[in-house]
Amino acid sequence: MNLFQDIRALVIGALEIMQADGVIPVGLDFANVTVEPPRDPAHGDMATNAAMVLAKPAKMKPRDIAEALAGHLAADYRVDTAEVAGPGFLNLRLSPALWQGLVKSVLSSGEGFGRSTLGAGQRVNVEFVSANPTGPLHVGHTRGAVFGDALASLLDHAGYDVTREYYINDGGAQVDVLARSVYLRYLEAHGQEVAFEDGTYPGEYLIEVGEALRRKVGDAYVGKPEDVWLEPIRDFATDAMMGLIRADLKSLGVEMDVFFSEKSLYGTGLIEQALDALDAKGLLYEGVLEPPKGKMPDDWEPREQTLFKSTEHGDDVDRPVKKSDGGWTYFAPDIAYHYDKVSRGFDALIDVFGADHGGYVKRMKAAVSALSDGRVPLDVKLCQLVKLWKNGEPFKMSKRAGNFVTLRDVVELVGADVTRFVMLTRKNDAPLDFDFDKVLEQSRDNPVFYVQYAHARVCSVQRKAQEAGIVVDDAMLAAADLTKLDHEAEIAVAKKIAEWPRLVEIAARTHEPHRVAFYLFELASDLHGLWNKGHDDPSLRFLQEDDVDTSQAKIALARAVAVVISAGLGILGVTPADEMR
RNA sequence: GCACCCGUAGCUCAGCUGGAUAGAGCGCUGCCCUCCGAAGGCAGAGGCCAGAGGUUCGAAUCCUCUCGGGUGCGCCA
Repeated sequence: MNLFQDIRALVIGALEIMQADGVIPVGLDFANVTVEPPRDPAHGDMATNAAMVLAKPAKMKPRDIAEALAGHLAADYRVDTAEVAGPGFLNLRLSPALWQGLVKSVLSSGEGFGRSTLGAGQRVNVEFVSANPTGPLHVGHTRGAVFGDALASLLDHAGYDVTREYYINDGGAQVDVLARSVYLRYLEAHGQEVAFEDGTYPGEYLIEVGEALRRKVGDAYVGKPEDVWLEPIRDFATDAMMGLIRADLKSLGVEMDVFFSEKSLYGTGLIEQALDALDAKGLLYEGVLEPPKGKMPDDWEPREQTLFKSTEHGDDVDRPVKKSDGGWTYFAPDIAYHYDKVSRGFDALIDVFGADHGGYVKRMKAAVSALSDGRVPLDVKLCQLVKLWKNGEPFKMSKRAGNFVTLRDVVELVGADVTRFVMLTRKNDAPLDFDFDKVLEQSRDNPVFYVQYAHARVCSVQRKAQEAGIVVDDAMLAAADLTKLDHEAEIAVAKKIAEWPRLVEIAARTHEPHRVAFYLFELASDLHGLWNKGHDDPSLRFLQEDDVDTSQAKIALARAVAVVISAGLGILGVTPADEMR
């Protein structure tokens, strides 16, 4: 149920009648006709731009169209008044019964209210985190994890068939470094003194991996050359790191559907297949790249390489897929991986990267465009840095990993719910300040608390109502006499609730889950506002003594707010609180 | 040098496929509350939406250029 869609359908229907009657010409395109909430509530409940959009193609004055349209709309039972305003807006005031009915429908459909069929079951792959399997997840990954997971839930809510996916970079040189680092810890576990030189990972999290390896293989690798142990230790260490990462994700409540291994692309012909596909389109050639302008690398020399003609798909320069020694560049398996995703039949792909990977966006889009013949869109969402603060100063140290703050550190300090919500209080492409003190503060300044508190307040009202012997289950509330919800302040809250389905669609279309967090804050604000009005005007309190019917109607409204908050928090992956303690 | 992201109130940030007089929180000013409907409430001041052009009935939003900040730029993933 989306009231804005309903009313838009009403507007389009009226326009069609006007065409049939010869009031406006036939053949007009109604695609740009919108029905949206006006910025200023004084303008009514909904406004349509129909007259302005159609004036030019219809060769008519906006006001003439608007007035004719107003006549049709005002005749509908849902519309109280339709007024022409400004340059040709048509402002609609809707009947209280409509808003009251909305509350009822929220209570009958529960958290299904706001679900959308926008996605029409299209299959979307959301790839996120995809951290190298060389250590625990850090704060930067945390933001990507929360963002990707919330985006996935949001798309699911909007009617898409979503797959959450993690690409394990277990095929490159960095897992060799991991293996060497673990080997050092392994030697240490045998009592040897070791030195961690540049290019190895000194983090203490590898100590237990070294120990585990010793328990597994004893001294089999001690004093042996690298070609004996590199591969088995690499596998052992990668498994251990992925175990760590899975546990990190679990502590945040993130559950992947697919873990895709880069290594699985090697030696299976998959990379070759993907590149053959490009070759078949004439997009591969042997060539020499120009050196980058402005900043010349010290050791630059022209080399012939196999290049992907990504410029034909919007990139700035063509990109190498083979190194001068004949091996694949990192880009080649990435191409193969995305080719695999396309082959698996997804209708759309989303990659969530850190902002430092911004330079790879164009080439990845070019690859997907080329491999899918432009059929499958790839959207790349970049997550900006997170700055941590504690006691008024930057927070950098971690006892666990030494040089970076881990996901676990954050979750242990403030909890998964707070972590998730706060990570979504900023647009993904804006830097985020995460202040450990502020996010735990119980005040209006803290959106996490404020939204949770609104939900808890509703629960508290329900508890008090029950103590007073009033039945407050959703079925009873939906059947209550909602015409008693007639105060302007109450209707205003219902109107805010009505925006929820529309917001879900906008957020899903733009791939911006932060919009959900901001909406929830506004909705919570409205509920708190209504609550505060009850302070001065007892007739606005949710519990009306000795008046069960009115109490039920008012609690129905409160409960509808709680349902939407709960649904919204569900998308963000945050558990709603029943009480604040 | 090039590409991408960002520039909105003193501060931190929202702003819907382009819509009417650009919003919120903090801070500031004034009033109320301090009767457990607690973890405050109400009201007010505060803006050339970085700047200049362009498209449009209509631009913070789209296009071009300039300025300022961030990120990245063959054989590392």
